[in-house]
Parts: sequence; C-alpha cells; structure tokens
Amino acid sequence: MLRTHTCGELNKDHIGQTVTLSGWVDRVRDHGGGKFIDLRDRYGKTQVVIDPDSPKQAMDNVQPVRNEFVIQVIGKVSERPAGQDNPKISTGQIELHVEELNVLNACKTPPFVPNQKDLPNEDLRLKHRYLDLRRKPMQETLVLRSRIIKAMRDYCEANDFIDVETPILGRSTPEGARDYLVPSRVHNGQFYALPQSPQIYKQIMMIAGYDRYVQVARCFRDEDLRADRQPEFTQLDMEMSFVDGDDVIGMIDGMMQKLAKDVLDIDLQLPLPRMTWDEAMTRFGHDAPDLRFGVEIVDLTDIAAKTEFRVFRSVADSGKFVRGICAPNGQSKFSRRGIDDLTKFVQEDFGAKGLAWFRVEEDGTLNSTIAKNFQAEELAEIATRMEAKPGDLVMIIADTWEVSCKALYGLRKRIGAELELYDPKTMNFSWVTEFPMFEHDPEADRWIAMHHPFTAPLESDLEHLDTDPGKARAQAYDLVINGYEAGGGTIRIHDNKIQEKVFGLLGLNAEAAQERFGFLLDALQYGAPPHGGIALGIDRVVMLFNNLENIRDCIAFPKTQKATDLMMEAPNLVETLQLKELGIEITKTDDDA
RNA sequence: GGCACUGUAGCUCAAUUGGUUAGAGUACCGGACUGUCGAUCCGGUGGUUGCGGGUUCGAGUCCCGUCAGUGUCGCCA
Repeated sequence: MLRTHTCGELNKDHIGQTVTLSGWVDRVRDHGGGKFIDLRDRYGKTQVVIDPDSPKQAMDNVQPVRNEFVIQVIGKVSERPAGQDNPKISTGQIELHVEELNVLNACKTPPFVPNQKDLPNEDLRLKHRYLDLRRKPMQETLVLRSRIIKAMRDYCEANDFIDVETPILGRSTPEGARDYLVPSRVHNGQFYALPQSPQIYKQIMMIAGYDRYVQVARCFRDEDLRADRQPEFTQLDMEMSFVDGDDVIGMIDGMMQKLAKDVLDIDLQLPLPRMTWDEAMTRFGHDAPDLRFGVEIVDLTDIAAKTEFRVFRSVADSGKFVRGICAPNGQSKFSRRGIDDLTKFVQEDFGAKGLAWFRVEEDGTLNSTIAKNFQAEELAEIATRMEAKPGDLVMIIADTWEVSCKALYGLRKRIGAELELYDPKTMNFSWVTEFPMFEHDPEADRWIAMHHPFTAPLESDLEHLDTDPGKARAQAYDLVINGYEAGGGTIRIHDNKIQEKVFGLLGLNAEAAQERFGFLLDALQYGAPPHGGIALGIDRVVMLFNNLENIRDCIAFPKTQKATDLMMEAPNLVETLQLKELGIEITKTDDDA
C-alpha cells in the first residue's frame, strides 16, 4: 500500500498509530542532526521528522531528497513537543517519526516551487502547468469549480433536466464568431466546425420532446482573447420547452440561490433584480452594469444646449448627447495629470473627442479650465443634477450615444475600482432583459442579430419587424454578476413564419436560409413546442465566485492571449502526409510575412 | 489589425535616469548546527540584460525592427 492516509488528515486521534504517507516534499529543514520534511499532497501538509534515532535506511534515503521529490514515509504519529504546535496547518498538532523512507521519484530542480511567495511570470506558469497546478490557490479554485459544476448538475437533475451530449464535430454556420474548422479526410475539401455553442442541437432536442435539456458543453470561438475570454470555454447549456422568459429566469434564479448558498454560504434574495437593456444603457452605458456601486450616468444635453460653450452646444444641437458621471471624492485620486490620463483613456479606447471635467469646490461650485464658458446658474444646474459634492470630480462626454455610453462605462468602471467604491468581495446578481433584436451595421447598411437569428421578438414588438426593425425588442435575458455577463439566453422562435421574416431582415432569403439552417427550418415544421433556454459561462462563474480577475486561473490548461498552449506547444505544424490525406496545401504561413 | 505595459542569474526583483568589474533575496552546490516550520550561520557556482540593428567615446538604460507574456480597443450572432 503506497499510503494509508493523506497528508491533511492526521491529528491527535491518530497518535501512536503507524501510518504510511506519500506526497511531495514541500520543504526540507536540515539541522545536521535531524531533518524536518513538510510532506504535501492536495489535502494538506504533514511534518515528517528524521533524527539520529531514525533507522539508517531512512537516514540514507533522505540524503538526496530535495524540493518536489515524491517520497513515501512509514512512521509513527506522535504528539509534537510542548509549544511546538503549528497552527497554520491542519496536522499541526502531530508529526510523523520516520521508520522507513522511500524515494518514489526524484525531481529535477524545478523552475519554481508551489509554495513560493512571488509568482513567476505567466508564461513560465503555463509552460510548467503541472507545477503551477500544485499551488494551493490553483487547487482550491479547481476544487471549487468542481463543486460549482456538481451543484449545477444536482439542481438540474432535481428539476428533471436530462444531460445530453451533442457533437463536437458540427457544421459551420458563418454567422457570428469565427469557427474553428476541422478538415474531413473522408470528404476532401470539406470541413467540420467546432461548436460555438450547441444552440441548434438543443433546439432540436426540444422539438424531439426532451423538454428539459442540460449539458456542460465545451464551446469554441476563434476570436481574440481577453482576461475573461478563452477560445475554448465551458458553458452550462440549458433549454426548456413550454416556457416563457420568466420561467427560464426563475429557474436560473433558483440555481444561483443554491450556488450562492452551497458554495459561498450567501443567502440570495429572490427574485434577482431585473432591468431592461434600455435602462442599463441609459443609466450605466453598458448591457452588463456592475451594480456593486452607484455612480449613474446623468444626461445634461438640455443644459448643454443652453450654454455658450461651443463644444457642448454643437453636440447638443446636432442631436448627439452630453452626458456625465460624478466620481465621489474623485479629486483625491485624480490630479490634473490623472485627469489627463482619463482623457487619453476615453480618446484612445473609445474614440471620444475629449473629456470635459469639473472639480467641485468646497462651496459646491464647479471649477475647471472650461468653467469660464458657462454662466454660474448653468454650472449650478449641472452640479445639482449630478448631485455633486465638494471633492467630487464631474466628468462629461459630449458625443454620439454610442461613444458616450462606451466612454462613460469605461470611466465608471475605472473610478469604481480606483476609488474603491465597492468591497471587491461582495457579489451582485441581476438580470438585463429586453435586448434589441437587431443592431444596424452602418458599413454594410444591414441588420445583424444582436443575439442569434433564432431569437424571438417580444409579442408586443412583432409589428416593428415590418415597420421599424431597430425598435423590435427580443425575449432575451442576460445574467450579470459584478459587471460581467455570466450568461445569456432567449426564447426561440418556434413559428416558421416569424423565423423566415427574421432571416429576411438579416438579409437571408429563403434559399440562403435553407442552405444554412435548412435542417432547423425543417424541424420547426414538425411540431416545435414553444421553447427557450440559456447558457451560463462556467469559467466566468468560477472566476467570480473565486473573486478572481482572470479566467485562466479558473481553467486547468488555458491558452495564452495568442491562443497557444505553452505546455503542449499547440497549435503546431503537422506532417506533410497528414495534409496530403486531407487534400490540404499550405500556401502561406506566419513566417512568410 | 491598433494602442499600452513588461522582458536583467533557475525564480522574484534592483542597477543613483547614458558611465568603470550588472547587484540582492531565493533556488542550486559545499560546509556547520538535535526542535525547525519562510529554520539559522559560513562559503561558492551561476549573466549573449529576449533577439537583431542603430545612435554614442561609452547602451541593461536612448531610437528602429522583431519575438514572447499581459491588459485593452476592434472583434466576441
């Protein structure tokens, strides 16, 4: 037997027993006469003692032992001498006196060790991921991830969901994100696509009568990465029949309540708050607002229209918007130079023309280099509307609706973090609903589906499809946690007539729609029940429940920003023979450029 | 594709703002030490400053290019 116990479970109750432990050497403390070894596994650490009374076998075998060796120790559990307890570890009241020590495997001098204080650079961590994953924070995250997924599955099972696996090799549907393509050997020149989501399969499952479907589904999107975005990620994918949006939201409300209780021991009040997309954009400039703090956008366009300040006047007169936010006590953090930084930020990242700002003086008046362009009453009106207090910093963007939303969202996010307007440990759950059906693409002058082309419009907005598609709102809902989109879903179109109309608006004629989604259109005609669903980003949920800022730390083997795996060195070149079998010829590589 | 930050010993960082032989902690190697738990003490090995070019009497430091990691905008139905 290689071990009788783990390194985290021995305590005073085991004193006197002879046990066998196996694990990694976390640290060796050499005192000449004796040695202390902290033996580690994922359950904890146990102190192993070798002293002059230990058998020669152990004395000899321990000689070459260094960090991260894998060893096995047989010995007697002993109470530690008085005053020598270590309260930092679960086994701190006992230690193991060695009777036999075996090196199960040596370890090269590692580039870094799991208990090291300063984390190595990310590329090194990813290259030696097996070492990085030995770190306690990584192990805790992966354990929590496992618990979260189990809680999700338990909840779904309790609610009669059926777990169904859908294919990884599917069909390319060029709408939306770029597909990862897989060449077919049997059909040279043809390709499978990895699923961006199991969307169509799960709808087909509804038509097939499996009224509650769930899957922990791996999804793939060949787009650029972010701190919260990986090219391959995991969704809790769900679909339900005979439901409306409230039913789906209610189901997820219950799941979040269970997760919060099971995982974080937080009691969530249900129903979770909801706001419409319009409201979110107006108040926060974004469809996933962070509601852990206030600081809402204030519209000043009407005041701006009255002023002599040409920048504001011209923007207001041309139908654009003058909107701002007020950073509480913002002057403490943002000096003139800090404001210059914010100005650069909104210009470079969001294309804003500039940033107008005012300091709120002790007497409550607004002051700034541009203040002379305003009447005192106008400044007072701005201050009143923004509820500006002495010490605050008022920031105003005069631009199109879109730019003011983006820039103010960016500013709000920054000041929230930099002025510490919220406790980063708090959790905030909410819904954003009634997304627009379509976005207008000004370049191609056409409508694009905001969610996906199977999204059902609100019943009340059906008429807009014919008259003013931009006004049509969807039966869509996003779950927002701490300013992140943690999931999103819609009620689907089950009526083929409406589906055809939507395809038409998206520029897909009957022929093109049949070509791309024919199988779904066919299926919809064979008794499709009303249905809808949602997909939760599991990696993001894990990130948020762990209070992490980086999704790579929630995934065992993540990719770098350039979508490579530094450990496996993927992607890689393949054998010419493989390409030949696939009928593929490489005509251009990165090296050509 | 754009912008920004980072890259110096195995690892984490420093180098007085362009100046002489690039330092420290840790790891590693050797030695001392019977109770430590980030053990301690003594000694030692270890460097193409990511790579290529340029400016300069002189470059880790400045400039250009490039590679890699990260953040972000575009992108992500």
